[in-house]
Amino acid sequence: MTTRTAAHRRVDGRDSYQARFTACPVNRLIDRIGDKWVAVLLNELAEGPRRYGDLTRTIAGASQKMLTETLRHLERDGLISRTVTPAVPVRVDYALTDLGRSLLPVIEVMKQWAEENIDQIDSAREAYDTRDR
Amino acid sequence: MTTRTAAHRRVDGRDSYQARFTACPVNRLIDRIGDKWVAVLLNELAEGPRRYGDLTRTIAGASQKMLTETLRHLERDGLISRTVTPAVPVRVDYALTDLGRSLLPVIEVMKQWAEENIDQIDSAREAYDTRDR
DNA sequence: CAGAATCCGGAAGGATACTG
DNA sequence: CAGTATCCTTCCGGATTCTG
Repeated sequence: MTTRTAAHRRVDGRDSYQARFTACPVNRLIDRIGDKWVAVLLNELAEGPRRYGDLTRTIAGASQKMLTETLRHLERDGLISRTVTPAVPVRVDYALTDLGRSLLPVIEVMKQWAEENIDQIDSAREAYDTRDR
Repeated sequence: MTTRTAAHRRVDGRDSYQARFTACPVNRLIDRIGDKWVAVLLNELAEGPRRYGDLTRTIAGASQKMLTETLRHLERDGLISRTVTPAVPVRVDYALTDLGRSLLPVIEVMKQWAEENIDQIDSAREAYDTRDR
């Protein structure tokens, strides 16, 4: 059987597509900063270094697990640093690295666009939801 | 019992936090473009209008469901337009709206940063994964 | 204090078949 | 051609408990 349906082509294309997808820098960046708590976290650390406890209080909406997980991911990617000060009790500080700081202007651009256009999105959304069906 | 543990405070803070979170334009933007296939889709439509069938072939990695879903979301937010040409068979074209086009430069900035810094992220990640434990 | 480990429900994402 | 509709699986995020 040499018949190739659309489904077949899709399956065949998936692997190579996945490769291209994850290789694409933009997608990788979005994968990273798309995590739910990354934006808030970076925003908070932009103000200066923070201790773990500070973050759990400031970002009260996130569970401990999510916070720790997000911090680990960002640390792994070199966007933030984690400094342990041996003492009793232990003290851990998180701060933006140079790489992390270089990302802030990018976020600022996103913020600009978002603030300027949020109204249009809202009204588009409302129009879509209330249109005749 | 008036004792307030950290967990209590977290729970209390969650609602108001959620409100602030979803009200923040940046988070809303990220919510939107963070969807797995949005970037590829916008990238494809940046080249010009495309028919539904074209997209299923070009973006072979996405399931039909995900493609349709993503298109609906973007249409709802007014970032793309959907034009039905009644004929036999039916013809449907998708294209960027002005709003959608205005988002391209923002993505371009993200792309720039991503391409410039992807190596640093990769090496940071490798260092993190291979460090002594 | 700063987390690690575990369990769990629900949503996200995908495969497949059917329709105007 | 351009989608729905349906079913199924994975995995994200949260609650809770334990540890150095």
